[in-house]
Amino acid sequence: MAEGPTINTIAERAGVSIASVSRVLNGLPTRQETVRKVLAAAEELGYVRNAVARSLKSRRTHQVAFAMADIGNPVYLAMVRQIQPVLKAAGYRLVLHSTDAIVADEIDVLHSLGERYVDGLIMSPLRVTNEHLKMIATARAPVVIIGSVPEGTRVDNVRADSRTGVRLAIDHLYELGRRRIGFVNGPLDTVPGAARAAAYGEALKERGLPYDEEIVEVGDFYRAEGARAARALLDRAPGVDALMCANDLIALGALDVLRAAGLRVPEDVAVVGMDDTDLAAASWPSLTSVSLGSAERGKAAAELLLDRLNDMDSQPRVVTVAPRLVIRASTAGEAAVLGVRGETSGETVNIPLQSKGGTP
Amino acid sequence: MAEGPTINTIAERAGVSIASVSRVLNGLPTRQETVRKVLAAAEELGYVRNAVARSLKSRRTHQVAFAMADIGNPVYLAMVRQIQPVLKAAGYRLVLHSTDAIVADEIDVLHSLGERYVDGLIMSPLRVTNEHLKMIATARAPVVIIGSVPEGTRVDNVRADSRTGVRLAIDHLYELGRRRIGFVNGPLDTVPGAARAAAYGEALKERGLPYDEEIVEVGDFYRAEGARAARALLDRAPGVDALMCANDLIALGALDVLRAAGLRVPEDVAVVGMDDTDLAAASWPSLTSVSLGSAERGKAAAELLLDRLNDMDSQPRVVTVAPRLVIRASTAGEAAVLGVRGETSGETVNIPLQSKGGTP
DNA sequence: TTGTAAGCGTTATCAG
DNA sequence: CTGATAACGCTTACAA
Repeated sequence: MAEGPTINTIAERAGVSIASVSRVLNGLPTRQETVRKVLAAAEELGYVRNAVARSLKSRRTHQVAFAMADIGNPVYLAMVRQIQPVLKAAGYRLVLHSTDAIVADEIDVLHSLGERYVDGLIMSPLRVTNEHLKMIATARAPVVIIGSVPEGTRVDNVRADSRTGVRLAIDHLYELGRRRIGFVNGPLDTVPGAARAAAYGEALKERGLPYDEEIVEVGDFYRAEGARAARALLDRAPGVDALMCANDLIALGALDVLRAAGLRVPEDVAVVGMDDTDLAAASWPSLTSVSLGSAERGKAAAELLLDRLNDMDSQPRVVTVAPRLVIRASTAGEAAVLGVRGETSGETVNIPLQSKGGTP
Repeated sequence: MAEGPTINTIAERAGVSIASVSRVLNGLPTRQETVRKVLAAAEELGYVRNAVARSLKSRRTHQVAFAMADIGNPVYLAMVRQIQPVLKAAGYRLVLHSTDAIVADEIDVLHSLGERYVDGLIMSPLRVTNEHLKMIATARAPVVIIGSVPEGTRVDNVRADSRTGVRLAIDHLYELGRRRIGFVNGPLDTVPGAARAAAYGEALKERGLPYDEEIVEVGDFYRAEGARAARALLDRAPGVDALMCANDLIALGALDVLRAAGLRVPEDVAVVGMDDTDLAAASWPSLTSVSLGSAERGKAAAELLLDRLNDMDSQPRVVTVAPRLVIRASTAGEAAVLGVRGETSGETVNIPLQSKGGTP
């Protein structure tokens, strides 16, 4: 834990000025002899460049922050897994913020951008308030939002298409002959909750199925609450032959309930989750799930941010990642998983990736 | 993205010196009138203190790094979930490094401590080489290791007790009447792999069971490889009545294989995993697993590091977190999970937490 | 109580 | 090609 050497130490040792040391260390044109002396001194002293001093001067920290609601949620985890290597490859470190979806905490993160400890921020808020929008507009560092923002918001933005995602799931269930498709959702005041509620209604309509509030229940995006909501729904409407769940955790809760009720999945009730997290492949029966491309969204966000860091003036871009239905046993039965061996599995239905707006 | 105001801007605006601004901002004794002027100016300008400049001067970044093998592994995830809030509460940010368990990358992280972009590091290496030990000894910032290091290594250190953990599992299986208990392990050149192999042998011996290499197979710590290894083991020795797996992912792979082979769990073969990750509760049948206290280890590591940052001179400490057997359906059958509703479940067997060495 | 000035470790400008 | 020297934005003696 000894006090580290600085370019001053090296300069003394090599008998040159600190300017020369800096030049050598940055690969600027220098006489061979000087280069040699400096490098030798640096080596002997075990010199490592001080990132803080460098940042102060260069106004670049080579750090990027990612703010998510909860690192425990596999969706964000999938994002981090993609964001990390992209940033690392570009020479950036990742600073993690877990906000528990508390608006004040998210605003705080946005505000702290003024401290200049990062060059940019990727944020994935569950709710987008006016305060968010105001802070984003005046942020002191570039921001990329994962999630939908109001049209016209000037910010780089990566979206899922849960509308299409829900439709894929409903269509799949319809084609399997299901006609009484219940819906277990998360809070309606969240962006995904609202979007999925609307999408469920639309998808039913498209198929000519009636909307019946009896078979719709709102809970929250975690397992215990998903179980509670599913139970309430089943008690009220025992006749459902399928459950569309607004995320995988809710779906796992639903599976718990169905199992406890002695109902067979998918024979009696088919179940579809959303997000296609690791848990979907791990559960039994394995869970058919709509992937909203968490991994792709993470990757896209990181890339948008890197582009932005290289060009602060281009138009903000919106990238929409296409959903994909991953069919597993909870709708298709054992047939869907015969011979499965690896981490992931299931037949998938793809929708091409779309991108719109901004610089080409 | 306007250039932010500095204390100079404030000083001008308030008509005082930058020293006074700094004093006010740091709550040092100042005349009321000055305080008022400075705060007013700061407020109007939307001033936010530059963390980089402050760090350069104070030699504190208020950042801590956590280096793990793979953020995708639920074990590390459980650690991050605990580390994050502890650090946050103490005013530190978390910088994440994912090393893929590549030694060179880990050494690199240790080396980069010299850049002084963090005040300390928590690292959880799968393998501990001499190079690790050398770098740890000369590290330019305090380091806490999660995982076992050789006796006498002077470093704050949080350990799991996989020895006792494996014994808990074997004892449990033995008490269920299992006598032919196979073992599916990860690489023997990793710290946990080696420890668990030794522990398995010991536990069998304690129970008077013979060690039979026919029913031991080495693979790797992920699902597909766990499945491969379990299949090899079962092909060779169809008579096993239990499988002890070196982690949960391996156990999930084993479950896949048993299911495909038409064997009932736990009736034909009981299965125990290790780490008690979220996946253990999600799988079906739910997985009995030995918790090695990932969450507790993460928390302990964060606390050790904070203590160290507050007192650089005290003796290094070693904290050992006690294992805990979480019994679920894969050994105890449906009975174990009746009425289960929440995220976690299962009867648990506790071993008191131990701590040894260093300052009290 | 306040201002001046000296750093913290770099990078970068500008004469020599 | 190299050496002084001035920033970067902040904290902190030391004087006034």
